[in-house]
Amino acid sequence: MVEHPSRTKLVDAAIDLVRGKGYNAMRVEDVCAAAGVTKGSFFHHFKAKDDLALAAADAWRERARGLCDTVSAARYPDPRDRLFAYLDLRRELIAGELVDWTCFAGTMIQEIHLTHPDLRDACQQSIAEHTGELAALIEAARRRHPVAGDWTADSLALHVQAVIQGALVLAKGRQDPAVAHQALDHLGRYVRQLFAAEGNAA
Amino acid sequence: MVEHPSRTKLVDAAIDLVRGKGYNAMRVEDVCAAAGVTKGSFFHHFKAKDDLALAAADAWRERARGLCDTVSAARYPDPRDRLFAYLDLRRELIAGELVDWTCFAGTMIQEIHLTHPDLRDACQQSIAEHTGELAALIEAARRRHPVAGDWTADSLALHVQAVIQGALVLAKGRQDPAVAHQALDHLGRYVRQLFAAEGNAA
DNA sequence: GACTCCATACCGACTGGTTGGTATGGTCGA
DNA sequence: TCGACCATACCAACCAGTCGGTATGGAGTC
Repeated sequence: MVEHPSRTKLVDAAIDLVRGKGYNAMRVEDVCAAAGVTKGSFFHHFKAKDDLALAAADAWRERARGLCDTVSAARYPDPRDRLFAYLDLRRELIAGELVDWTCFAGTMIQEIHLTHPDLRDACQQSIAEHTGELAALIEAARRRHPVAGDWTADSLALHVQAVIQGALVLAKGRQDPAVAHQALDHLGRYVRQLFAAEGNAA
Repeated sequence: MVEHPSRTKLVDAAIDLVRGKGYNAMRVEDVCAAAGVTKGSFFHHFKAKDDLALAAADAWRERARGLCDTVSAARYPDPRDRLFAYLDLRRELIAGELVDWTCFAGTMIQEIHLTHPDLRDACQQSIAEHTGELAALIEAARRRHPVAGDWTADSLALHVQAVIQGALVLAKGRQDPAVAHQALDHLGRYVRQLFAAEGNAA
C-alpha cells in the first residue's frame, strides 16, 4: 500500500462528508463525487461503505495523534503552561467553516454506536488515544505543581474531551462556533484554577 | 387534538428509537412496530417522517421543561444549593439503560443539523429553553452569593449543557455511563469553586 | 329509533425512487 | 500478457410514502 491517490482522496472526502452531514446521510456516490473518482474505483479500494469508514477512522486517529505535541515543548518548557496552551489552541481551532472544526469520531460515535459496534470501537480508539496523550500531559503538570481537589489526570483529560465534544454539539445546534468558545472559556478557567492552588498564581 | 393514543404512542416510540439508534437509522416501520400500530395509522397522523420528528421534538421540549423545578425550591431555599442539587441530579440521571439517559435533542442535532434546518431549530429550541431555565437559576444564585471570575449566567448555563452533552457522547463511545460521571464530577467541582469564592465555603 | 351522511381513525398491499453493491470491460505500466 | 486500477451499466433490496378500503361513532332528519 504505497500512496494510492484515489484511495487517499476517498478517505479524505469521507472524513469531510461525515464531519458535515454524518455517516448515514453520506452516500457512496457523494464520496466518489467529492473525491473525483467513480464507484468502480471506490469498490476496488473498499469492499463496502463500512470499510471506508473504518479506514477514515484510522486516518482520523492519525491526524489527531500528536495534536498535543503541536504545542511545542520548546516554547512551553513547563508542562502546565503547555496544557494551558493546548486548551487555548483547541479553542482557536473552533473557527471558520463547520466542516473544519467538527470531530469525525464524535459525530460517528453518536450516530452508529449501537448499529455498528466495530466502527464505534475504531472511533472510540481515536478518542481514547488522544485522551491518553492529554492525560500524560496533565500528569506531567501535576507532578511539577500542586493542585486543588481530589482528581486523576485521566478523569480531567476525559472532562476536557467532554467539554469539547459537547461544545461542538451546541455549536452545531446554533450554527455558530461562538457558543463553543464560551464553554471552552469556562474550561480554561477551571483547569487554571485547579493548578493555581495554594499561592501558585502564574 | 384530544389525546389520540396512537399518535402519542408513535411520538414516544420515536423518541426512544432516536435516543438509541439515531434518526436516519430509525425506519418508519420500526416506529410503527414499537408503537404497536401500522403504517396506515402512521401516515394518517403524520404526513411524513420529518413531521413525526417535529412532534417528537416538541414532546421532548415538554419533558425537559421544568426539569430545573424537579429540584424543589422548598427543600433547597437557597438557589445556590438548588443549583448544586440540579447538577447532582443530572449526574444521577445518567444510569441504567443507554436509551434512558441519552438526549433526544443532542442526538438529533448532531445528525441532521445541516440536512434538516427546521428539525434542527426545533431541537435547538428544546435545548435553548432548558438552558434558559438553568441560566435563571444561576442568575438567582449569583445575586445572593459573591462569585469568582468574570462570567455570565448564560455562558455558565451553556457550559453545563456542553459538559452534559459531551459526557453523553463519551459514554456512548465507551458504552458506559461511568465516564459521564467523571466529567460531571469535574463540573460540580468547578461550579462549587465559582460560588465558594471569598470565604464562602458551604 | 331508524336511517342516511360523513368525518375520523385505522389497515396493509403496493409503488417507485434511492442506493449499496456487482458485473463487465477497458487502459496502462511492467 | 498479466494484473492493478478505473469506468459504465446494471441489479436487487430497502423503505418512505400512496391508495383503496374498512370500522366506528356522532350529527342531522323524519
